[in-house]
Amino acid sequence: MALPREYTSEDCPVARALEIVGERWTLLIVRDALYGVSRFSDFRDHLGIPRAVLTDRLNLLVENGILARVTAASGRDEYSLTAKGEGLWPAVWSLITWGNEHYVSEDGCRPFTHVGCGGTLAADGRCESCGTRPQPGELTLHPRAKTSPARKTDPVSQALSVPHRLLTPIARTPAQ
Amino acid sequence: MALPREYTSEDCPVARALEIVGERWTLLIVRDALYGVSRFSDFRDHLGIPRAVLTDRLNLLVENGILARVTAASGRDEYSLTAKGEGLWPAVWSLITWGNEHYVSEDGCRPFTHVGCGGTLAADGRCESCGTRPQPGELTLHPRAKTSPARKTDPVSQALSVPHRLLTPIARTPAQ
DNA sequence: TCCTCACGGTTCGGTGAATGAACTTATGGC
DNA sequence: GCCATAAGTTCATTCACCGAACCGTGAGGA
Repeated sequence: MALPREYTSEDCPVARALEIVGERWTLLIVRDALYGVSRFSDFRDHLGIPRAVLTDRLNLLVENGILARVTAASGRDEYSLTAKGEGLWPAVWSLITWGNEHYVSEDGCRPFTHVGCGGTLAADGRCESCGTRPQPGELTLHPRAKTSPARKTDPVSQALSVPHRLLTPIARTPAQ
Repeated sequence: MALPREYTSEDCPVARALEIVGERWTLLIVRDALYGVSRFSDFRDHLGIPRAVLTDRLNLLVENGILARVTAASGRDEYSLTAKGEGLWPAVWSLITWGNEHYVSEDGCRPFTHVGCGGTLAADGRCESCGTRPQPGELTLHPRAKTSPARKTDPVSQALSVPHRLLTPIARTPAQ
């Protein structure tokens, strides 16, 4: 029962995309993968997703060519985005901008900057400084301006509390 | 039980957005609303969604200010996108381009053109001709180049089998 | 007036998925 | 060997989705 339920309008690209990425949790996993998360426990601790569901979703994403499963030197499996998976960045960015506009306060937004020139990423996905559309790997995610009171303590939240370049692995050193 | 289940990372704009549009069917309803669908039966016939689920999702979208429910002259309720709802167009467009790239054949793609100048909409959401980023209401959706064999017979599919400007109501004349 | 139909729901039983907790296996360090 | 961790798997409960049947209202026709 690996395949998710299908939408009937199979000729519509939105429906086709949502058959995979519309499943609960999958787009958040892709988002974390864009942030550089690659290990099972990091996805789990950061998202708070049940283990069985995470297993199912990772398999789904690997089967559909969005994530690639590779066995790291440590012997543990790691998951990284394929080119097809990185192609979801515009969709994720659209949701980031929409969510920021309607649900996040002004000083709660986390800016993205273009690694090449330092410009801020505008809502249309272009660098305000140089005008190009950076790939996700060319972007740095910054912490929000106002430090929020309650901080999560999982490794991913720790790694994202300082400027972090997308698609680069998060630090594996345990906190504290 | 109107509210959908919440994702834990409430400080993330993607998670906040997905709490609403990440629910099954909701983004397809928004897509249809962008196409100009406004009536319960049209959503139902075009999407093949169960009535109870459609009722639930329409209420959810109205409560969250994405759709507005208005009683038409006929006495029937109609649903139209708010400005906040139209703000989801970039996300829908991102999924259209991603879905087209990976799941739709070259001649199966339906082009969007800019009403003002007639230019085709590029993957980055800009008009290839004039370079602007048209709002959804300034776009026309065209049928695919190759006529597909099996056509659906519901009013929405009929209306979209010819060029149709987004956000304009679909024809209410019954087919046949 | 009565009948019928279409539309927009609501209700209900059956089914499958999500959830959290407990259990299993494999790996590495001491 | 012993312990800790990582990555699953299994399981009972809960919950959402599904399809079908059932309501309530308004329009149109005989």
